[in-house]
Amino acid sequence: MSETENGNSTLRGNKLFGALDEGELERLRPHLEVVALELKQVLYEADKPIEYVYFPIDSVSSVIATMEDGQAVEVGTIGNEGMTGLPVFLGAKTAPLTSFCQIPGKAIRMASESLRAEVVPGSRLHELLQRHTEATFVFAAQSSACNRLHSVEQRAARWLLHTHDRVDGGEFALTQEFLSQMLGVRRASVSAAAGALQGEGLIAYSRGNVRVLDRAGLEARTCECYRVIRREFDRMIGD
Amino acid sequence: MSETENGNSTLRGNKLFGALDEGELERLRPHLEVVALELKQVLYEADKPIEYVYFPIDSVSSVIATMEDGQAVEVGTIGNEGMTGLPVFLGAKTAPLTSFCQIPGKAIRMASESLRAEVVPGSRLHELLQRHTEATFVFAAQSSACNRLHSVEQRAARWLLHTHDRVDGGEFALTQEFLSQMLGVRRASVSAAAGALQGEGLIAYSRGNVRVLDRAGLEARTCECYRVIRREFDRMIGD
DNA sequence: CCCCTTCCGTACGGTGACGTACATAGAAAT
DNA sequence: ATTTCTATGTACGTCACCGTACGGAAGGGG
Repeated sequence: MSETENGNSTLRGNKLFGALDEGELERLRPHLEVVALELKQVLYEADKPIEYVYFPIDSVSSVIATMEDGQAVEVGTIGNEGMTGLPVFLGAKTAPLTSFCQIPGKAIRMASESLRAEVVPGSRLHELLQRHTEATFVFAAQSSACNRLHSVEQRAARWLLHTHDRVDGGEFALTQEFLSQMLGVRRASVSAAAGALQGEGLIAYSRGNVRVLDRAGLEARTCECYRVIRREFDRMIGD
Repeated sequence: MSETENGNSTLRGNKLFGALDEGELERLRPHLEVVALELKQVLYEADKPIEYVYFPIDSVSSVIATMEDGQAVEVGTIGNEGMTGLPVFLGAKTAPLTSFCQIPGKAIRMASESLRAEVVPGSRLHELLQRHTEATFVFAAQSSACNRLHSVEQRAARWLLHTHDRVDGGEFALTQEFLSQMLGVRRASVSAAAGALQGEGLIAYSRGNVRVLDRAGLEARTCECYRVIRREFDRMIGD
């Protein structure tokens, strides 16, 4: 990646860096590198060392819990509001769960040791990462309840909204097969849910591409869990 | 609570304090108070300030996500291996979720400001709480997947095992009604699941009291999620 | 151009859990 | 002892989602 892409305006594409003052950003800059993440690129595998943390710019990453029989369910997503590799921030050397890139794009990469050495208690980024840790926990907690109580269609709408919040243009690559794995349901169930949402003109999709047509309509169709999580993430940077 | 109950042997009943050296424990002691928590005593309410954090000794607390219609699902439990009020550790002043006491007993209480002032980066307790934060996240994440993929009976068995790990004597108060709320299912579903487990001689219960008769048998009946979570919590103190 | 792969629609029987409701039995209260 | 309350057993119809399977349609590569 060339040095020109390492400019402040690019770095500030991640909201955490966007909230830093010039001095702190300059201080960290030597430790940062903008990289491109490819679809389904694995960032961490369970129980393996975490070499880098990533601050997404226009990419989105997923954290998934994998069962012994291979079944997997998404338990968290990280976009330009956060950082992947939170366990490093919490002092761990290995990842507890698997992570991979869900929407390809750019991200800011930082070595785990640099994060530990440079992002010291008292710094603004340290404080932001603490808030981000809490927001990520709330995401997992609310999703847990949501998985228990709400329908496939509501959860699918929620997933689409979370992703829509993090990409430009309101359109992104997504197959029903992929979404079914994220939600932990059959593809056929996603087909039914997506068909219903499309039938109401809320989304349009074809051959692995989705476009959100009516955000407000989608929000009306999903459960309150979207609002709860969204509010928590907004609060993270806001105050 | 009398001063005699504030002795080191009592304090070390919480594993976090049990892992501290004498010096650090002495330093913190003036800020600690042993209190009794009653069944269903509310510790935190969503969006309200957190005044104290609690380090359970022989009590167990639950964190629950509550929906607008009043439905609630447990998203985390904390026993003598941890601390309630993690958001304080992460810099928040208000609780994102509701917490209450699930198994009555003793806990060490500490004012939120004391935690912030005394548990400084670099201290042993600070490091332990970082690990605990990660373990709590893994708990929520694995539960999320578990809620999606596993049966009521498996989840009920997991809940019983988690609680059994944290109480003395292998017996504790628990009604089917209460467990059904924790799991987010009908009481009738719990009745069926519990009846099956009792029929196989794994547990015995009667009028709000449960006794675990066959731990190994229960572990064989639950899903892998129990082992994953248990391992994460063991690792927290171990290394 | 045709093949082949990917992606999506749909169907069918099966089932676990749902909402609801009622009955019983032990414990507590009077 | 009788009543009252709480905890548990159980039943019935309903439904969302499951596992599986097959066919069609859209694109990509040869």
